Amino acid sequence: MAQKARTRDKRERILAAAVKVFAAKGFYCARVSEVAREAGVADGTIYLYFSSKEEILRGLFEENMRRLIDGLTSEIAKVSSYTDKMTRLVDSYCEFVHKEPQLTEVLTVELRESGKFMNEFAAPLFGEYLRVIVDILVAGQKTGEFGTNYSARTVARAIFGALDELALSWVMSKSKWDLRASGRELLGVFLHGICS
Amino acid sequence: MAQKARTRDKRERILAAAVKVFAAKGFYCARVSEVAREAGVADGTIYLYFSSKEEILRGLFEENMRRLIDGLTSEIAKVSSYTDKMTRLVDSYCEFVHKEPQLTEVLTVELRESGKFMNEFAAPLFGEYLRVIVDILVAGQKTGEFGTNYSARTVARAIFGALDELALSWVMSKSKWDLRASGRELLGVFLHGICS
Amino acid sequence: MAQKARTRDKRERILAAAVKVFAAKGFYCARVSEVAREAGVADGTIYLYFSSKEEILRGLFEENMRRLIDGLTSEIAKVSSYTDKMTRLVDSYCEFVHKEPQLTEVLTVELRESGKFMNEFAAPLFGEYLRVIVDILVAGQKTGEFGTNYSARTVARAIFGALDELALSWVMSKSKWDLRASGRELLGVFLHGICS
Amino acid sequence: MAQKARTRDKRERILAAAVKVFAAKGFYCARVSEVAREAGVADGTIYLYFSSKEEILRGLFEENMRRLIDGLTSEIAKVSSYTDKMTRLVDSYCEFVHKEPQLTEVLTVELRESGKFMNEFAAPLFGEYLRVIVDILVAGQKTGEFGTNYSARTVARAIFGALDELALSWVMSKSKWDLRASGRELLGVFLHGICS
DNA sequence: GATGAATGAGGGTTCATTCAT
DNA sequence: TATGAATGAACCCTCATTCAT
Repeated sequence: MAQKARTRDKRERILAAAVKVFAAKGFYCARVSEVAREAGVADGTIYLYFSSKEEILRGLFEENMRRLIDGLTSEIAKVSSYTDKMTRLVDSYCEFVHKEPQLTEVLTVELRESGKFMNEFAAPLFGEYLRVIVDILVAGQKTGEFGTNYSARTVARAIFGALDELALSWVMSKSKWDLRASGRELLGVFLHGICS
Repeated sequence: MAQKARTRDKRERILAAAVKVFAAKGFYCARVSEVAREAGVADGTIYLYFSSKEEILRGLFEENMRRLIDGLTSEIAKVSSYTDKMTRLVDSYCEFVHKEPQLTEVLTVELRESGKFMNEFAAPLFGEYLRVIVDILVAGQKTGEFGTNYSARTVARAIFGALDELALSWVMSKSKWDLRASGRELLGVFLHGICS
Repeated sequence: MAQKARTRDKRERILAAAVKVFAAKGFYCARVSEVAREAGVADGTIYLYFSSKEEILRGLFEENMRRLIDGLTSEIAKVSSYTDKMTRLVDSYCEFVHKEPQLTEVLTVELRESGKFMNEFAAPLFGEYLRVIVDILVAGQKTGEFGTNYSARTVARAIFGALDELALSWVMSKSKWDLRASGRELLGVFLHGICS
Repeated sequence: MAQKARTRDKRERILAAAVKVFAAKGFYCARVSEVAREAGVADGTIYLYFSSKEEILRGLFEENMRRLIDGLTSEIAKVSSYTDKMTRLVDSYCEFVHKEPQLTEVLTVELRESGKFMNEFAAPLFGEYLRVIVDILVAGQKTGEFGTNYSARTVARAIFGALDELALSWVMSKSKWDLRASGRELLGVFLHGICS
């Protein structure tokens, strides 16, 4: 029991260290031994928990995307109007980004590069995330809350892209402006457009 | 003169080869010797035109972002209304993506990862690109064409992010749907919102 | 006593496991943890009985060469003519090989490679084995049973080499032919030559 | 042309270096960088000529076994009686061993261990070598020069084993006795037996 | 300028060995 | 005694870069 806790703990420590190091250097420039040092374990210990460097990234994606998606899902369940759901989604995401900027950096930056070697892995998780947005839009269209003169899928991608860019520019910039406010602003544009 | 043309030609061939190889494998997984083979030159020749592998990426960004920005700028100059300018921008960008999917893949994917080691370089170009959008928005706000209840900078980023994501999903997907139409749809949402 | 028996038992199990694993993979490609798994003990337990991987091989040689030499010695003691002694020697050896092909593989193959790092250890045992043959030859030469126009030492080595090769080719081949018969044939050649 | 000569030369230098290092340490304990240093090339250069460490051993076997077999074959062609052919074979082999003790050590020691990972490769060459002996014996049996009361294949293996052991003990021992004489003695035993 | 053989620093990974439990 | 998670030194191989031709 204590054993299992220790083991779990060490795996978590490695993942947390990987987030820091990958965020700082990028996956390819990060050294496994740096992750080990950051985690406070020996180089070899990494390989008791992950079969390769790539597998660390995979594990990191899997666990955190799951956490993110589950968080968003449970948040949007708390309200019933689809506009409110979208608001909750944006707010939650901004909060996530605000709380874990390094993780955000890894998820947004490496998810793209990863397309090269782990798309078949990342795709389902990304698809699940996207579906959360799509589902809100589709349901909102059905109730008449949202218009039907656009493809929910395309708009969901646009919203995802806009949020993604917003998040990335926030975590990369030194001066931390009000992310939540920008999220709300962004949402307002998507809901009502920019035309006066 | 012929000499210079030849030289210019070889540099272009290397850049074109780099686009293909970087798009296929990603910058880090791409081998310089693959780029050389694709360009039909010897490995060493690469270093007569670029001082390092990284420099190839830099050159690739520089020339193509310049081309893209100049293209967009001249396009939007052809119309006067800001809504029209936005339309031209989106159309032009979609056309660019459609014509050069591999280049798009490199520009969108590597631009992010590159933040780790060439941000100080990529930032100005990216800023310039963003400014094109910001300028339209700000000018549109001034003339009253667009509302003022949002930050032009934030929305510009949102539009960039949405377009970026749209482009990426298009170049990565096998089945090539109508990109121009999606761009127009996306623009419609930004202009008028999704609320019914 | 029961304690000692248990301890002895575990040591034996490790050695037996090592024979299987070393035979299958070779000493260098064999993993200590594989030996441990095969023996049904923990990795660390190995080191309660052997100070290193090399020491396992040493122990394996020592005990089994001793067993082999003692077996051969007691067999050849049962007859008095030196030709008979040679026959017994060959028969016994073939029987040993037949009964323990994996052990044979380890003894014949690794004994050579081992020359690199444990010759000073393996040499005495090998010398003792060789002496058994030499002694028969020398004694047979003294009684006139064997000719004296050759060096007993050289011939002993030749016989050893021939038997060794015979054994190795038998254990390595899939189809198991009649080893005993080949041994007898080999002996016949050594006794009477191949000239008609 | 000069290029090819240089290339060939470098490959040869690496193989020669490998012989020295493998002989001294054994294949598994030998370091690729030691081979490189001994050959006077950079570590990476090795991999321009061989795809892996194992491939060096393969190349080493292939070229030298070929040389050995061809040498033996041409030697035995010079005489017509089969007893003479056997004599030439033994003499030639002893000469080979005498001239290249380190190579002999590698060929005899590693050929065995190699059975673990490259038997399918080494087998044909070994088989060819064995066939040279078998062919002499069979032909000698047909002409009546040799008796027929034994299997040529078994005796060929015995002779190979005896020679192999003789060679190995000679190269491993510090005091270099008369190898040629021992070879002749060994041959005498095989031809006429040890019985008085 | 052009070549491509050569370089050698560097890193992901393995695995014999240890030691806290 | 026994365990097996943890260690970390060591090594094969890669590949961006150089330079003699």
